[in-house]
Amino acid sequence: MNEEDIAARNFVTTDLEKGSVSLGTKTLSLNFISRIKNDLHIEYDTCQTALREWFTFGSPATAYMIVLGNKNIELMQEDPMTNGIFKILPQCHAAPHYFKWRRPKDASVSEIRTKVIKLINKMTKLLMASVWISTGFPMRYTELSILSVGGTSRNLYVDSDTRLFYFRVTYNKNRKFDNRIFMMDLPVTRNLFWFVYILRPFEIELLSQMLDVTDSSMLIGHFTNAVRQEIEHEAEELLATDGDEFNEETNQLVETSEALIEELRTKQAAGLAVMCTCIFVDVERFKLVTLSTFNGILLKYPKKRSARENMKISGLRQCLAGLWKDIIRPSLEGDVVPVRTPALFGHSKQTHEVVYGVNPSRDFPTNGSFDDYYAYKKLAQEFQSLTQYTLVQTKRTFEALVVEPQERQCHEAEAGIYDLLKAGGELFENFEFKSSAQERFTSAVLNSNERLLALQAITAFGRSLTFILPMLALKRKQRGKYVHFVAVPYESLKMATRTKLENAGLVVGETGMLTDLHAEANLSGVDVLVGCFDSYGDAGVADAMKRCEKVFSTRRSRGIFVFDEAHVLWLEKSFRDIFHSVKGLNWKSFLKVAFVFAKLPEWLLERICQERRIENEVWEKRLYVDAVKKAPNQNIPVDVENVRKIQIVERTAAMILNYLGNSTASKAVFFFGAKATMDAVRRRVNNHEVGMVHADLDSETKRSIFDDFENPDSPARVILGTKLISNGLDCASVNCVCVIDCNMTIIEYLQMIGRIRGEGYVKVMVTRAASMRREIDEDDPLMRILRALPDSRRSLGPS
DNA sequence: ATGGCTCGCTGGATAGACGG
DNA sequence: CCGTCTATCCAGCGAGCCAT
Repeated sequence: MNEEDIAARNFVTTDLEKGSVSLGTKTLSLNFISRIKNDLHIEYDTCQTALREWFTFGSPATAYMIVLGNKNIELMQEDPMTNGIFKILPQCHAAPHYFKWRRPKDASVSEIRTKVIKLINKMTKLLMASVWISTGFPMRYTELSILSVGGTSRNLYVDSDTRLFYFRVTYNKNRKFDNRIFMMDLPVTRNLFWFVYILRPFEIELLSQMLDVTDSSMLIGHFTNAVRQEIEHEAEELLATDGDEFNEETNQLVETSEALIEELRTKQAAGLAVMCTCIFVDVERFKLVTLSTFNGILLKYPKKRSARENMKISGLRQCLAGLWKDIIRPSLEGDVVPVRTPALFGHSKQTHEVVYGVNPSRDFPTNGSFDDYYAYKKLAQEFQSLTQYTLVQTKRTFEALVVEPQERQCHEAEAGIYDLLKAGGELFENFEFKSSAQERFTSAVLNSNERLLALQAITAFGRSLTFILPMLALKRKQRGKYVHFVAVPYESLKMATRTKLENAGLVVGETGMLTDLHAEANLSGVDVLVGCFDSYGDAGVADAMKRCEKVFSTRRSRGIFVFDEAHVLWLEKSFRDIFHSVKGLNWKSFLKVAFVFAKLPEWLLERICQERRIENEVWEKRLYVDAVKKAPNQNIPVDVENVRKIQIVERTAAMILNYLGNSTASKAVFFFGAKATMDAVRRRVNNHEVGMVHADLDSETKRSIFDDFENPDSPARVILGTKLISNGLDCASVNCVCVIDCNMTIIEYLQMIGRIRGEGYVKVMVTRAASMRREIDEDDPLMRILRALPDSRRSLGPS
């Protein structure tokens, strides 16, 4: 290599201050890698969840926990002669988690099959990138693409200590450094495990027809290419030596290859063999995932466009070498690293010196003669701990990422995931978690080292299950040991929560019982106490809570304390001072303190915790899970109109008729501030397509009107009501909400427009200037939340 | 340091998806 | 329905890599 060549190369430069390395204009840091990892992980998770529309199956986390991560299942001895990962851990263990069609007839719908195959293909690529980047020592593309779980070249292994997957890569480009170890981290292992053990058998089943028929095409494709090169090579030689025309017809090689291809065509099992051998198969096109596809994925991460560095495989490899040299190695303890790190990249000494500016013996002095397995493992763990999956919280938006709970020392479990699933099974037939975020949070409530747990999630997420299941599981495992507490903001929610808990099979009491005369006797069988926030501030209750041990028998201890809809603690504090009294409890003594809410950034949560005097040591051991991938209803257009009072009835009636005339299947909700207006409108549009509820009706009649409206087949398409009906109405096809001259708080407004689940629009008609009570002043942090919403939402009400 | 051989990048072509 | 955008494929080449 001459001087000019060297000068022309892009060298990696290091910025120690920022902890990053640069290649030309592109910058790589550990934080950047962790963002990529995180985003890939979330995307995979999203796809996995999307599949649940058609299937039931065990999620990666559950399946891993119960099968591969379960140390009660012994791994078979590694035997160099037996190939196939399923010899080490038989596939049958995963069978209970296999895919099942929700509606078996879907299996024959080709649109659904196409969608599913696309999703699977996407996941294949995401997983590929995850695997590649998580090890810290990225493979060459060729090495990655041929990773396999079976056959003579199988290179997936399980570390029996950590129960994590790793790859041993021998690649003939560089025989000198064979058997490099690539250790996956936990999230990647989970996903890969699920992919190989649960998704793959399903893929094979889904594609069985194609595997039977067009079966060997992917092998043939590969083979043909390889052979064609040989042929061309030979043809050239022939031409060079004696000038004969190269005749494909009579050529020996062509003959052999065609015979082989023919053989593959007839051999039905070839496609199956590939599916059982290779991991990264493009099931849409029946071939291995190509390099450009893979680079395409790398270029799309992190998700956030402005944060991308547009690095491809080679740039990343180069930068990673720089990171190891200047950032990671110095952070390792001692002066030596256990292995010659550059070896992990599969390069020679010389290449590093020249191209990467790394001198292995100078920059990575080793302490051992040979690179050994444990050393590789240690380095991979070091890298992974430096690029953890972390919460990336942007200041102004709710754009959110799921926190991957870090691995911690296990403490003794009161109950485990089995118990959660069992509890779920008692409540619902074929119970399974709706999302992995739900599953993760729920198991954290039951069993993790965190003391304070916070969950931000939308209404349909299944938030209440995240604490009901752990309560149930604890009740089964430790009967009578724990008393749990649930605090909710409103009286109506209290009743609803009571019902939910009772239906789940828990014995429920109210906080008021704590101050009863015969509290001790009454409370003996109670599992959980429900009360409004302010009831915990009541002097008598607060006192009783403080001497819990006296009120309850000494055998019982404090279980989970749940703040449901915790954002209200902040939103309403300015006008309900009594909330301030919910404090001064000995929070440390609870098994867990859990906050669940629709919207509450972590910094606000912190302030709430300070106000409730939640001890620092509890706060420090916290887990904040943000399952809101997108602020709900963010893109819904809002139209605010000032209308003269005298016109309002007529305008509203016209709007209803217009709506009924224009749309066919969707539904609309009209909220009225005054019952008189509603009645007047009702008189104008009194037909079977319009329903109406008001406070005078008894609850049964109300329910039946709701049910009628929620039923997609019924003619009822518009419902009129006061703002009270915003609780309890849940209909997926609502696409229009009209708010007619209502006095409302921001919370009520959000609740009303929350009726729209997907696309839709909001119309607000007002007659007075002060249509929204100004309970929240401009300096209130709530306004900062609202400012993150689109303008139309903020400028609600006349300015 | 040199030369040969691969790997991975490039950019145009094409098919397919998307959105108005 | 059509133009636009996006993903993928393909072929060719230059940089990267390795052996000597």
